[in-house]
Amino acid sequence: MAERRKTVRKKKDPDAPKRSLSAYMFFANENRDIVRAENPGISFGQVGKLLGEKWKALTGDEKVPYETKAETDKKRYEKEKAEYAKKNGA
DNA sequence: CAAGTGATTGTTTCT
DNA sequence: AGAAACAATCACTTG
Repeated sequence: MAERRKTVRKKKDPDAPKRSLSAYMFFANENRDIVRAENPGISFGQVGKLLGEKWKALTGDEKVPYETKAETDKKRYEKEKAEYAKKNGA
């Protein structure tokens, strides 16, 4: 039962090592300027949905650069989490 | 050991 | 500043 939680984050750890980004975040970074450039004046609902469709529209090979970054970003989180756990006292 | 759970990430646009 | 569609995530927690 994992429903869609929206920006309604709860309380968490004292340091909150956040997590890492998603391939979508990297992909969106490149699409935001492109999608919006092709659809000048479209509402967020259009870009948002349109983006998601195209996201998968590419192919595992196309999202490769995004996934790659996602992995790197994850490592980033691993570090903060390590420090967080460490300073916590674990 | 295994499973699921929740929290989070970033974009866009809008008020 | 936050909210919602869009997708991934995936490390952490727990029985």
